[in-house]
Amino acid sequence: MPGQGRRRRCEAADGTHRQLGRGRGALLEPAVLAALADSEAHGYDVRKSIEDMTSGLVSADSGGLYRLLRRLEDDGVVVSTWVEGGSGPQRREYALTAEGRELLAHWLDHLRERERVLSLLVAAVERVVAKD
Amino acid sequence: MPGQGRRRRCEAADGTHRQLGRGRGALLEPAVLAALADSEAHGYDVRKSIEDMTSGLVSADSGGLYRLLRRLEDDGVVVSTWVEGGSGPQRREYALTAEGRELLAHWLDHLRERERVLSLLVAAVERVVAKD
DNA sequence: ACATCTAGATGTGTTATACATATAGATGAT
DNA sequence: ATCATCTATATGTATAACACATCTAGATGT
Repeated sequence: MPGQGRRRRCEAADGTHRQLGRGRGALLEPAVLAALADSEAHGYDVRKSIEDMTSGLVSADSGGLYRLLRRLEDDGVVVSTWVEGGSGPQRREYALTAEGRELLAHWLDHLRERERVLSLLVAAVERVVAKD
Repeated sequence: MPGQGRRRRCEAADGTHRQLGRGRGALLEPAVLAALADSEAHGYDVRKSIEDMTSGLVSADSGGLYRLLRRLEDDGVVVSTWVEGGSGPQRREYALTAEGRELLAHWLDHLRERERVLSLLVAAVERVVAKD
């Protein structure tokens, strides 16, 4: 498991896929991993990729995005290097590690399950809302 | 808006449907509202309804469930009465108010949007995971 | 000169769970 | 009888994912 004794955010305390609450409702982490799996990028590009991949429905908060990138790096899930030269503010290039690709596969399982739950919930809500 | 100056959990600070993070990732509240829109029920039954409507994928934590029911009552979204007689521990019956039905309609909008986002995210993750 | 975008960053607050633990009334198994 | 399990409600505490605010600094466009 990436990082020191920390379980994946898509897992419960006992290491299983379980409830879909705190941490398990996360969107930002899988979105970041997906953006970087495509190609290495700097932070601001990751933010734009996320906007693209969700057709503009999600606009990641840069505060949280950079914090997450730092944490993922601490956990060995991504690596980064400062880019030399170039104009404008200094930029940092991020890339997934092998562990990061592995983690993304786990997220896929989790996201599919949440998709199912959400579908079931939407259908249930539609049923009772239509009754009025 | 139900309750004193508190926006709905499916809305951002500016009253719009916006990001899908904290509070906006909620599943328990719409599930509870859907369960009670069907018929009034006591707490433990609501918990079972939620398990049924998500085909066993979600098992609501009773600690959080009862806390949420209390908060929804404080906000005028549900009402409750203790049931007289009956065997076993004392039970409390919950029912939606008109405001609760209204809130549920709002949740439907929000859940549909999250469903779209999740579908897009799953598709994006599938695309990059398949590239390996 | 100012607004806006790019690029990265820290501080703080809120909320939805998760996890633990508790009391109490029943039923079922041994 | 005793214990496990279910029913029914509840409080305490911890964690994590954002939201929101604010900041520095280098560019571009008006």
